[in-house]
Amino acid sequence: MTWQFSEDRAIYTQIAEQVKLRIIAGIYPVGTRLPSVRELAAEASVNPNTMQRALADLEREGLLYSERTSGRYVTEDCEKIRQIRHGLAQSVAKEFFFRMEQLGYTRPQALKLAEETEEQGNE
Amino acid sequence: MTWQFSEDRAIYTQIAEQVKLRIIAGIYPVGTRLPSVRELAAEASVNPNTMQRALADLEREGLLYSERTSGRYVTEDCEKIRQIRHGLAQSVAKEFFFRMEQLGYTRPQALKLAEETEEQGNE
DNA sequence: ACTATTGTATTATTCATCTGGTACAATAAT
DNA sequence: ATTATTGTACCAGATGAATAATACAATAGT
Repeated sequence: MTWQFSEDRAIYTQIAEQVKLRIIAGIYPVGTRLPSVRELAAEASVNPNTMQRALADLEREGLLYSERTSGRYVTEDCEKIRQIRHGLAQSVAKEFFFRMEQLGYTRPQALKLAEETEEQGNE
Repeated sequence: MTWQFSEDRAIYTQIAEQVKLRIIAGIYPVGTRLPSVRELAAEASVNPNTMQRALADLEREGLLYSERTSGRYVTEDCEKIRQIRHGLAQSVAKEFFFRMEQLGYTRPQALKLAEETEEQGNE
């Protein structure tokens, strides 16, 4: 499992984002145990405190829960995961239109450009 | 002219981004003079140094140039502005697909959801 | 009972960002 | 010539992010 960070945002927010995506994508399946904070931190070449902070955020959101000494687990609430997935997709779509409109594209123009982009660059 | 910043990224990067958008949108038209660093800083409730840093970035990118004492101007290179606009639009479209694929949507599914989102929420 | 592993808390340090204040050089306006 | 405004540079301080190094409580495994 690879971890990549950009430098323009706090790392712990990027970690939280990526872990959330892995849960949604099923890479960390429902109900399963995550690697320990220390393992994940080593994997991401990050301080355990930073990893801890990111995971605590997801816990607050209800996507994770931790059992004191056995480890940290993905929620078993499939419906919650579905909702978050759908909510994120909506946000992504809305942000797409918002940004395109900022650039002076109408919504139909934005869609047209997206379709063209879809056909071409698949790298 | 209003300025809004989120707290998850450095302010000067957000300023650079917003000024770039204003140039592309024609709010700061080609060749015109910008308000002074101090004016813009006051307008955005930001330290002049922060504004200066953001504008210096755009200068490095060739979107602005400054005449020592008369002020700072938008480039007259319309073609450059067009290119940047188009490049940004491409980036936005690619990022849209990238994020949707991370959420487990295929490209056609992503487009479908975008079309639905387009019809509905226009707030 | 003992040990190792778990999440968690604490403290100190480094670093970039941002602010605030000041200063300087160049020149347009007077 | 003088003045005001321009971009620009510099420095000190405050804040938050991230690292580093520990330490502790709880419990599963032995």
